[in-house]
Amino acid sequence: MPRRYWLMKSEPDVYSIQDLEREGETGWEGVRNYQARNLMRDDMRVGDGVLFYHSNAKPPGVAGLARVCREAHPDPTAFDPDSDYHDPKSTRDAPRWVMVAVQHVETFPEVVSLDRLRETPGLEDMMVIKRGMRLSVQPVSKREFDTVAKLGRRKSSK
DNA sequence: GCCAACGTTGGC
DNA sequence: GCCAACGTTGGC
Repeated sequence: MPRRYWLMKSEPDVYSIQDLEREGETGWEGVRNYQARNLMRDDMRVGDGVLFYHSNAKPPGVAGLARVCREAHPDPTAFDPDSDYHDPKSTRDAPRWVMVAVQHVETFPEVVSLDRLRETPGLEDMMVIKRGMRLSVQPVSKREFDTVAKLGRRKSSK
């Protein structure tokens, strides 16, 4: 049973829920924000539930479900000068950035759009619907997770 | 330790 | 493509 629940953002042009479905699991490298890093490092545990969110998409929204399958460990892309995610301040002796890994659980038949999240009772407190919220790893409550999962499994009626 | 400048995010 | 909001950097 998942103990905690999260929303994780990915741009589908870079990595989509369909990519995750095909690959089964993926390393979540490239997070370069301290708040997001701290959540991954301190609070994410194997088995936690993940809402896989497509950002910079049409429409933006939750595209499916995933599960944390590996806890935080140093993100090697930070050490790689050729990587887009290279950070010269992160060293192997003192890694600055961590990553987790997630595995595919399900792809929704239809994205639960940001608009839909906004208009769904009970989701008013989700961080993702707040204006200007850029955090790419966000905690969500079990109730929010379950509500979004239910919306995703159901054919949209709008 | 302030804060202006800058770069990034991400919805629209 | 625009731009508001936000986080980081670096001069002082």
